[in-house]
Amino acid sequence: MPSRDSTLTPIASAGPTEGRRDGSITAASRRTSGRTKASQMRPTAPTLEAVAAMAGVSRATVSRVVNGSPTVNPASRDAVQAAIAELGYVPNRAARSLASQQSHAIALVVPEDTTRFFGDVYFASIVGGINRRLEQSDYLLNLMIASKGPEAKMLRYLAGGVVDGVAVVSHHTSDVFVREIGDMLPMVIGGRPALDGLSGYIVDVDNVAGAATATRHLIEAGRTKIATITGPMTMQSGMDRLEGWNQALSEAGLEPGPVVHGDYTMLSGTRAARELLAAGAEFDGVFIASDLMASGAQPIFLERGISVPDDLAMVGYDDSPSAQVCEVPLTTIRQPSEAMGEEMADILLAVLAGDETKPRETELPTKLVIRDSA
Amino acid sequence: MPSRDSTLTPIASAGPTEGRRDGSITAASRRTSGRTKASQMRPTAPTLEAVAAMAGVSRATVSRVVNGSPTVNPASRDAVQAAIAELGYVPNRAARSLASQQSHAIALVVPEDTTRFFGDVYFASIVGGINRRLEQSDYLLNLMIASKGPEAKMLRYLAGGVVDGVAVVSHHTSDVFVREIGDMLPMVIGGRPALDGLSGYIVDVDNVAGAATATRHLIEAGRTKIATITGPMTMQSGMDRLEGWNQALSEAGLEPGPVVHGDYTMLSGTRAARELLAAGAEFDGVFIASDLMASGAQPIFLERGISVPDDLAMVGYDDSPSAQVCEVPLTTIRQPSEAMGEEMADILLAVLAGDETKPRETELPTKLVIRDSA
DNA sequence: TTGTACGCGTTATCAT
DNA sequence: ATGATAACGCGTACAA
Repeated sequence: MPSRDSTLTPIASAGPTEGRRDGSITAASRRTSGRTKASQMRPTAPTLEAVAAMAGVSRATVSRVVNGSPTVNPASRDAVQAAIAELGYVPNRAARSLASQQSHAIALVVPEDTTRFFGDVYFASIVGGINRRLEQSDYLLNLMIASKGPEAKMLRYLAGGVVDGVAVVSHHTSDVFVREIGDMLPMVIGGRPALDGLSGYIVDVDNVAGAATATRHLIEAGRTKIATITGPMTMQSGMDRLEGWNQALSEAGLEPGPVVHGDYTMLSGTRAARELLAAGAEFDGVFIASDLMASGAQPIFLERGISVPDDLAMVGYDDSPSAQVCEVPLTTIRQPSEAMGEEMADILLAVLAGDETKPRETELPTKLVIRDSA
Repeated sequence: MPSRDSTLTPIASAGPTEGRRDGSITAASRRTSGRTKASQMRPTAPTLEAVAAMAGVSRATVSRVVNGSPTVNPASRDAVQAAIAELGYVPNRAARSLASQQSHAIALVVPEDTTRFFGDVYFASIVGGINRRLEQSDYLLNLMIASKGPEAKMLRYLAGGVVDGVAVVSHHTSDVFVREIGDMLPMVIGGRPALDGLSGYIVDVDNVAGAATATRHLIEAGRTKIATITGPMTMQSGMDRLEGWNQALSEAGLEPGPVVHGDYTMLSGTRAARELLAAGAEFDGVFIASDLMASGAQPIFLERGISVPDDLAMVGYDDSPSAQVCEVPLTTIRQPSEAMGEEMADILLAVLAGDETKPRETELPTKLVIRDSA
């Protein structure tokens, strides 16, 4: 240990105490003089070395304490912990990553427009859930918004070992690059994607059961001629909700009522309502696959003098804010988006911890929220 | 170069070609056998070594090419670039960070509740702006939501060198820990915080000018008795908007009308309107420091038979969605939130690049949006 | 239980 | 212009 002291001076003793392969002092000089402007003059953070020196043990022992190894003498453990507290030691992330081949970070990939992503409470809750779990671990969340075009760049990023795993949230996860991510890293997807055969975990709400519940509610209210306005048939959720409606009806031995397709938007709900009425078929109940569509449809019914829920009982889906601002507040199905986020994080964390027992697909239950429309 | 081949086999040639300090093969064996479960079986990413071997140059040269050093022979450059493309080489982030003492990541710190953060378009635009700039650099964005309580943990994270800089966005940045961040890392804050004396850059909208513009619009419409409903006097923006109202009036040689304080919420707007009317003072124009308050106030005026804008001209602030759903759509002041995000990122990037010339405070201009209320 | 020493993949210095 | 080689701070076989 040449030319460097190893006194216990808190900060200044960050130098090596052993193990150097020569006696040069170049590193020390670089550290104190040639820093880049950005970090210039900031005191050097204490390292394992410093802690080891202060505690009078080797780096290895400090490392063991930091990582909670069971094979450490309580006495040394205490000494080390004291030193850590004293110095305010924080493990260097980069060094740790490099040595352990893990970044301890996970990416939140959003193949969606920024404003759309942030404007949607659905995403908010999911991210909230993910975040809640992650902040209890020591994983970091990297936000990666896959705006237009250069997703190749993102793939390169991910390939660089920036993260250990990926969480994908989107309404329309048909993007092919999601498959590439899944082949590269542990991945969990929120909401079943349109693609199949991709290697990743899927967390989804049970759309079939939700829609069935909604429809059953109409049935229990004594409705017998039950129509539906569906979501897009290009989306899994759209198909599942139609399926649920069908199931509930056949369970009850009822004939399926008229079916009109929409695309989840308010406008499509308005059009669908007109179409239903124009078709002339009778119906006293309707399951509408999104609250937005329901809020588009309701005014049409009302202005034709059809009273809700007396003449027509309506049940929506999503429990979105629009459900409450309708003239007749909507009975609807609430999705557990926050729980979904938590589940996604849990799965990822488990997989990263080497636990391979999580099911590839998880379906979360939905809940009926009763208001005035049915 | 013992016991390893250095053929040009794309992936398999990732082994060392020189520079090893002994002839052992332990590392290689560890890499291929004892990996942790999580990354098990994933092919080892190509390293600088591999590229160097394939291109027939040293690691140093490859590094120079990767980092765009001007002092490289075009011939070698081409060879290296070919090898990089061939191997699909991506620099290892951790190793780079460790060697360069920079993480090439910046943290987005949000001292705000998750749902509130995501529910607010204001934040959405800011993040959108930040993201837009960042995705053009090779910096990563780490989302750190400072939920309730343990902000100490976040500070420790940041101290660990996870990021090179921090962007803070919040409505009420009075949190003390923001100061600690600023003392630790380059920091830029969106929206002037209530605290002062903290070391960081500030990007804000020019609230004074915005309010003055709003008020001037009322004056130009011929109003002479102009009241105001203010924001909270504990917030900088609240004080600034009051100041702007004052300025415009004195410029025009008008007497200040009645002043009632609110707190930006709709409810406080409702109360303020009642208070204004109860006070009995006359006014034919009113500047209201937030659209939410304005939408709370407008119904009060209308139900008293005061017509807007004929009897009373109203101007709000924020251009929030609520401005458009009012019975009489609000003329208001739009804030450039997206530009704000971009500016924040630009500043951070500049500072991290060693550019110290950015002003400590930047004020962005606002814009008058004319609708029906004035 | 503890310490030694090597390697993780880069960057950067210093000769050449 | 290029190549050796020492760090960067930590994890971890292996030895003791």
